[in-house]
Amino acid sequence: MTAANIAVPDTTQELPRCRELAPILARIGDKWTVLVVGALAGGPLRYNALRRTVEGISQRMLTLTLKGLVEDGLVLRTLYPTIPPRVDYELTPLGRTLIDPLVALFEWARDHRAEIETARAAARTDEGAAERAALP
Amino acid sequence: MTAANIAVPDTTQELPRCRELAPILARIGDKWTVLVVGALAGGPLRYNALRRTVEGISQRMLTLTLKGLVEDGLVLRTLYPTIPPRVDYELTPLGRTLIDPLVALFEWARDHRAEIETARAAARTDEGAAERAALP
DNA sequence: CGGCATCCGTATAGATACTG
DNA sequence: CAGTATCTATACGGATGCCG
Repeated sequence: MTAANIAVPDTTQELPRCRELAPILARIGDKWTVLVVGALAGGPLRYNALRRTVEGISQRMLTLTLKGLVEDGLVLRTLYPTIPPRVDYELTPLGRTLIDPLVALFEWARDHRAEIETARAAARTDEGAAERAALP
Repeated sequence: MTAANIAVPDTTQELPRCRELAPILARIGDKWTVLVVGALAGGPLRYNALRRTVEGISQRMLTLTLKGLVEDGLVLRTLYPTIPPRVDYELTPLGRTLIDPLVALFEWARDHRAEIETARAAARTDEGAAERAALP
């Protein structure tokens, strides 16, 4: 319990300040953004290649997600005016800096997925699984 | 440029696989969850203390966010049946493991906020800021 | 091939009022 | 103090169809 206080030094004061960071966290925390950036982590991909890689994303969401990422300077869009047209998407240097934190988050999710799903299931069957009543 | 490819080893194959992790990422990527976990990183807080710390969150969203976190075993809810009632929220050991990745993401957002906002502004004034047309 | 536009159902989020 | 309940507005997200 005390360890928690020690383990988090000035984070306590910094994390709550991230209200101004909320828009940015909202984007990268977006359901699809993570997957798209992950797909692009390996290198440039074309539009339909992305659709196949992310698999499950609708055309609309892929387009919107990419547009947002391009606007934010995280993804570079390259148009080859050939016939048929070809569009490559790749991470910009800025976009690549996002890979590491994202991987950390990804690994966290992977490492603790079982625990979370166990807790989630327990919460549904037994009301008050992660709750506690302090008796006087 | 080549360094980027080297820096991302098998991530290329793992990140796209996180479709099954999407629900978990969706929770922690949630607009309020990050802020609530951040607020709790410093130690236990009561309901209204959380409301003040997160500031901007509605009562409804705080309640829903906390309920979700409790269900997922990331937050422990302790009820003191006093009058007036008192409820403490604190991170569980599992919840505390989330702090580090979250801080990494927070620091990324903080370090690159300016670049993103610059790119975002540039994209609005100049159409095609982060785009490129490959001429044949 | 790589989109954008449209429609439409649903999920989400805020404000408000009320309760134990 | 710590919620719950209800209503409403809007944003999100999918399916479809058309265009360069």
